[in-house]
Amino acid sequence: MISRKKLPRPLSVDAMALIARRFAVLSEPMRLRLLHALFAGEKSVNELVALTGGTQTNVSRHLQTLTHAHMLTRRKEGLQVFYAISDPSIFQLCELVCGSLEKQFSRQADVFAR
Amino acid sequence: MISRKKLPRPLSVDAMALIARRFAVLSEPMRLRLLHALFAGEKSVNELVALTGGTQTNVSRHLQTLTHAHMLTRRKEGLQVFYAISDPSIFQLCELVCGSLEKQFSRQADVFAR
DNA sequence: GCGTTATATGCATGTATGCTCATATAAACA
DNA sequence: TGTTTATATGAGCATACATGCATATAACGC
Repeated sequence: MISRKKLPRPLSVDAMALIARRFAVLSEPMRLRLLHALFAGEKSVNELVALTGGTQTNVSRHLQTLTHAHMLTRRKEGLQVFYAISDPSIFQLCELVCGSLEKQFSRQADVFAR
Repeated sequence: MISRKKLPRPLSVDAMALIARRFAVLSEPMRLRLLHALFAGEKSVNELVALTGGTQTNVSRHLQTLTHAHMLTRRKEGLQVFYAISDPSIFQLCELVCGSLEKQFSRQADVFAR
């Protein structure tokens, strides 16, 4: 009797906890900066430290978090370790959020423009 | 092999902090349960309390968070307050994450199936 | 072996945030 | 007015987590 039109899928409480966990991984500015730096292709830890301005310790920790979440791949070559984006849906996620935020701000701008 | 439809936009550090903030709002299981309950249409706080099994205090707090993030609208009618999803991009966000998680799990299942 | 470089990690600390209890507000009604 | 119902909020507590320092590991050159 529940009438849903084009419904998303039925989601269990457990499934939603997993989804929440994935969003949490994306909810730290430094991790987003790292992903953004990796948009152009794989980079070593040192390169990422330079690009993001973070400390080596912190960058390394966040890279670990992203890798455990299966968003990055890790490739060791000599002394260096290269990370790359492994889940292309991340691009779409960020695009969606960016678009949504832009709409929100343009609406707010409209209010001021009246 | 790489099919990139669109280049990601250039993102400032500030913009990424905003995006991170939005992901953070979506990173709590109870908030996702509330959004999920609202997929079918607007509901009062009491209905949401019943549907999610949370306490009234907690549900109210999370509804406030979602509303401040411009994801929900709030409509007061008599004693009741009705909330509804105001940003349809939330559906797509959850679909994307679900799809990505499904892929990840099916890959892991393949490993066990060998 | 030794030293150097690149990356990872144990520990400590501060901060953010989710949760609950109790209470406050607000609207309807007698 | 006072009472009941629906929702919001202040205070306190607990936990999660981001960060930095120091140190550990690992691979390379000598």
